[in-house]
Amino acid sequence: MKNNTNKRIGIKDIAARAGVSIGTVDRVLHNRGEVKEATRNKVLEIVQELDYTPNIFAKSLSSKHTTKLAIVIPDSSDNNPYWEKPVSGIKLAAEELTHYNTEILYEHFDASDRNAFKNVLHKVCDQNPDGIVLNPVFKDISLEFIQEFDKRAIPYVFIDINLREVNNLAYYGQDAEQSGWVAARLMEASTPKFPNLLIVKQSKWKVFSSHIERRIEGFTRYFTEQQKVINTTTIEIDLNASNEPYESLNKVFDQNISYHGIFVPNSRGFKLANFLKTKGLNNIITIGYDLIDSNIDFLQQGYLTYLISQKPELQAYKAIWALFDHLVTKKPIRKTNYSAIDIIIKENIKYYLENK
Amino acid sequence: MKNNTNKRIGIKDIAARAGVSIGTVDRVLHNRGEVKEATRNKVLEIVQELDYTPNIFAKSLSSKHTTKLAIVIPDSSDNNPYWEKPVSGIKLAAEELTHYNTEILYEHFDASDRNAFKNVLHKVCDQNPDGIVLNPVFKDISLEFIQEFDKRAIPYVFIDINLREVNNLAYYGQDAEQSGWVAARLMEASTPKFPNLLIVKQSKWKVFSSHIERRIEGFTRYFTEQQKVINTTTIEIDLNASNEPYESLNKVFDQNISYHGIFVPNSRGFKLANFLKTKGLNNIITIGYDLIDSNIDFLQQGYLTYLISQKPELQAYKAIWALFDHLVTKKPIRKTNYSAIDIIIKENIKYYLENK
DNA sequence: TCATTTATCGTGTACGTTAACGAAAAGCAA
DNA sequence: TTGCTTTTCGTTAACGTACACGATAAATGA
Repeated sequence: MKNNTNKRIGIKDIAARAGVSIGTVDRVLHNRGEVKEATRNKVLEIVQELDYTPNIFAKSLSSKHTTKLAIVIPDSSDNNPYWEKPVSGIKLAAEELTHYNTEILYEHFDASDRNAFKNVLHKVCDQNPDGIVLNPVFKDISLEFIQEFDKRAIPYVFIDINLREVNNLAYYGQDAEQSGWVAARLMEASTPKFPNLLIVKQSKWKVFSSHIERRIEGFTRYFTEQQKVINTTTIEIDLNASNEPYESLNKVFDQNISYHGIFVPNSRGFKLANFLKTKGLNNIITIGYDLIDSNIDFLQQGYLTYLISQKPELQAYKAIWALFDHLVTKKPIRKTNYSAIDIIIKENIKYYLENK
Repeated sequence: MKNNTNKRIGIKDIAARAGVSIGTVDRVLHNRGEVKEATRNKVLEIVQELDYTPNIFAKSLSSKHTTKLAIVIPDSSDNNPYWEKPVSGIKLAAEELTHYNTEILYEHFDASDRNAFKNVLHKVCDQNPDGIVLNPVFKDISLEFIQEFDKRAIPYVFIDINLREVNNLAYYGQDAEQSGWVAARLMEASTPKFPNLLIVKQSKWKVFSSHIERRIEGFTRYFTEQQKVINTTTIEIDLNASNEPYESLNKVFDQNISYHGIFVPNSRGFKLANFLKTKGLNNIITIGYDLIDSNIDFLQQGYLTYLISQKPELQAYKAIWALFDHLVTKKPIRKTNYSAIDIIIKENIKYYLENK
């Protein structure tokens, strides 16, 4: 933004316009008090009017304060490698931000362990960061700490899971229901009329799988709203167990129903695909989630037909930058940020991998 | 880079160590001459030893040199509004970069006029920019000017069209052939076996439509490589004419062939969709390119089934930042940057529009 | 009333770099 | 030697912001 002339405006322009010194403008901009309400308002008015944005080069040069941003997300495992992705986004952001006196504290925890989550949050609190990126898997514990964040006025950004009715700076993640809807749309286009469909759910993963339930809701809602008749079977399998879920799947496939399509509303589609491969079933339309390595592998082999991706590395990356923009450059941040629902097939996956 | 202590070293540290003033160090670092050979060597030696890297904040703050970046792309028209998109990316980048002494010269030309292209490039040369973003529609003319750029050591970045075997800093754009391949893949999934397919080409647009030809190549290559039998008709229509291409299309549709799918390998899918709408044909799978407003409109109405997008606003945005990073912050730049091939349907378009 | 506190504001220096300006040193001719 | 030019170098004022410090004015207390 420029004003009428071609010169960028700085605090000294504001000072001149407001008839005060740059010291006063600085106090107003940083809420450091010691300014009369009237002058404060006048300065703020002119800041608005001239659409002032600070020069972060000068700021970074001058300031000796390094802003600390904390990231709290689950660690990745062989059974759920999803969280590897955000880490690469974090690394990229961290690299870009070292220039700007910003330090990133990356903390992770076992996603099935409530205590681990609590401990990590305690640790983060002790480090007193300037901002927090959080994947709030356990709602009750999260809310507890959020109270503390609010008290200390530490901004926090959610990724992947959104909590309503709290004062988070932003949310970066998917619109779960709509992504299920998209999956159904693709399923319909690739299967015959009156198809037999199978939905493979994860059992024992109840606490934080609300967004997975919503994917399934979106999936089934599509067919009912479009008044398309389908035959759906839903099975629950412990996909996080380290042994392969062959027995459970065998039971389903032994019942002499030939499925036209299978929907796996979580990132463990590769487990199903592996089963299909051993069975030699490569003519079933399968839809899974997330570009993790094993999924990509089976997509390229043809045992997964579609993957729906939400660019998790971008989510973490954007979340960090949101905090930075809020804290340093004072840019306004949009609260709800749904990621694009990417449709990945064998033919376009290459480009998604290349764009980091 | 830090030295053994924890403090960043600057030119004043070098000056102290070399027993000279910072002015001298500066002259050495910038090859501004007026320094005795002996002292020059001593300074360079210490620069090496202390592993000095300049503070780009201070540099940018202090320097009164504004880097000029030129953008040369076709102008958009009602018949080809594609190039509106990059402009919004340019505007965003321009806004973000005004902070950093960077000025953006936006030059556009009539994409059907060789002379216009030449004139614009001449103009750009005269302005002697520090970097150039170019859509090299006319290969021969482009190569001519590229020689000049190379001679002047001006870095240039291509968008949307890539030229091989030249020394460009980077390329941001699609892999045209692969995007046609993706289109074919979608077409196959949504149409019956042995489908009747129609390809709607743009006539009289030959010189710079190599990437459109490559889309078609990719499209047809898919079916041959998969050994799928299709029946393809290709028609050429002047989609850039301001009158609607009804006559030509009528001729094709009067021949009593019922088409299952139509592929429009350019951004003018909306013209076809409009025809289908007046004819009341909404059961044909249609695949077009680019998220321009009229295409979005017909996608939502159901007369376009799939759109393939390449996020052109991101291309221009990234191209500009590549130049900035190269020139100012000295970051290494990756040369070839294919954009993701986005598959857009009615159900997920919302999220693409929201992400700028 | 005057002294003292308190609220409010301006000044000055620093951050690391650029570049103009002028000073000192060296070279050169007489 | 003197006077002059040329080479070589140091000093200093910016760039836009942060923040300590000191200054001023207003409010309070006696």
